[in-house]
Order: sequence, then structure tokens, then C-alpha cells
Amino acid sequence: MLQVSRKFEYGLHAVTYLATKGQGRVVTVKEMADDIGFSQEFLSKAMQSLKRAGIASSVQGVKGGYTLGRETVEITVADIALAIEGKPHLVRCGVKAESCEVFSSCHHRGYMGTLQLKIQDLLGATTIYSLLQQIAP
Amino acid sequence: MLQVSRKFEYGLHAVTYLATKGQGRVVTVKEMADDIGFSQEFLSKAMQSLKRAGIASSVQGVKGGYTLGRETVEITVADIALAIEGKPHLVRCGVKAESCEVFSSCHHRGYMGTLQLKIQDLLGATTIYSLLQQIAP
DNA sequence: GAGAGGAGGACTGAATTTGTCCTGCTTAAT
DNA sequence: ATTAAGCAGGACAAATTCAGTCCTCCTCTC
Repeated sequence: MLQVSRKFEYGLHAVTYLATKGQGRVVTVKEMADDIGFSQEFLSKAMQSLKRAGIASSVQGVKGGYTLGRETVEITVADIALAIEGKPHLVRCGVKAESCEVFSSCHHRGYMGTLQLKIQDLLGATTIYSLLQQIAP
Repeated sequence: MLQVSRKFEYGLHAVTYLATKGQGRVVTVKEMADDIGFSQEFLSKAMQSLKRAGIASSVQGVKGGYTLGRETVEITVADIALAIEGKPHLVRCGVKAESCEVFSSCHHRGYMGTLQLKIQDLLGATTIYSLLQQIAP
């Protein structure tokens, strides 16, 4: 269906939250979940992925929580997608060649490959910084 | 996971098959399924979608089958995607606003919307004709 | 009128996504 | 030292979607 996952949406919301309302402080998952309006448990998973990718960094223990791990100009939408959904595979044979019956004789692999790159470029061209500019005029 | 459906892959293969090995004649689903190498029943579904969209046209009865419904320069990859997967919705709120908890306060809808349009443009920029050029040098 | 072949609804099984639960670890505060 | 807030992450359950099959009907050629 060529649709982005919910977890990605959660992650993107969380990052913009940290970038705006979370400046200079540590923000708990609970605060974000309450304020934005979705499940704390699930958002927590997204944050863990963002952390592993260095997009967010975490502070443990009481008074713990999350902050951004990099400047907003250094985080692109593609980074968030990669952190949360892993490497994109527009077609199945990108994951497993065996999953395609016609792998050896396939004529579109080249095209689908460049298409995927172009989509990644599209996502990579937007930083959180520029995204925020678009929001608040 | 931002992945294209299998049915779309089937459809794309079928269209290029018709455009190359099926010139000037009517091709049965069985032939395509056998030659390309996947399920006849399922390919049949894809063909039905393509037919409804006018990308393929069908002949019923004995000696029936499919032909292309338009010239290859007038069929884009986006057309095939639309025919088979329906209107694209990068985010859920495009399908149902209620499916998003933060619809009213959402900051990314505008961005996601233009992103979707850009992806559609990408698909719309490739015609079957140009795709075939890329394949056979 | 028999059989090849498309049309399409219904259904099933598999895979993926989404979300919850639980347990453990870290650390500030008391 | 103990407690409780909060992150980390594995395991599991539910829901949704996708993929594929089956069955019936209709159309057309021979």
C-alpha cells in the first residue's frame, strides 16, 4: 500500500516535540505520550529505536528521559525512517532474492532500485529544521 | 515498511510482457503466468484491476485473453500502481482522519502530503515505453 | 453445446503491524 | 540503603493486511 508505519509517525512526532517543546531539558516518554496523545508503551519502542540510531539520547533513572541526540539540521526524515523501519526495500527481492520467482529474468529490478533511491533522496532532503520552518511560518 | 505490493509487481510484469511478447495478439493469463512464473489465479486478479483502469483490455470466451489497452507511452508506472493499489495514502489520516489521535494538532500533514505527491510524480514520470528502453539497450 | 477463458465474490492462511505486559536495570531523592 | 521514577528490551496477544485459492457464472469460438 506504500504507506509509512505508525511507529514512524510516532517517532516523527516525538522528534519534533523534542525539537520544540523539549529544548534544553530531558523529556519523559510519559510527557510526550500524554501531550501528543498516544500510547506510552508503543512510543517508548519508537524512542528506543531512535536512541539506537543516535537521533535521540536517553538519560536513565529518576529524572531520566530523552533529548535529541543531534542538531535539528542534522536529522533528516530519512534518518528517522531508517532508524525505525530499517533499510527500505521497495520490492521483496531486496530482502530475499528467493522471495521472487522471476529473480534471474526480472526486467524491473534496475528501475525499482533507482526508484527506491530517489524516494530515499526525497526523505533525505528534509531536515527536522526545515520541517519546523514549514510548520511555523 | 514502504513496500510495493506483490500484486503490483505481478501487474507490472504482465504489462511489460504484453508490451514485448504480446504485440498484436491476445495473450491468456495462463500463458503469462507460465512464462513469467507465478500463480495464474492471482495474476488474474491483477489483470482484472488493470482492465478496469483501461490499461489492459480483455477479450472473453475461447481465444480470449488480454491486450494492452493503451500505447506504452501512455501508461505510466503510477497508472499501474493506481489501478492495482488504489489511491496512495502515505499516512493513515489520508484514509480516515479518525484513525489519527492527533489529527487536529498534527504538524506534518502538509509535509507528508507534498511528499506523497512527489512520490506519485516520480512514478508518473516513467512510462512503460521508457521503462522498456532502459531494459533493452 | 462443450470447452476455453475472463469476471468476480468468498474465503483461508500467512505475515506483518500494532500494541500490551512483564521483568530488570539505572539513578535521584529520601 | 531503600524506594520509586523511568529507560531497556524480550515475549506475547490482537488486529489488520496481504497473498493466494476456490468456486460459480458469464462469454464466445468451434
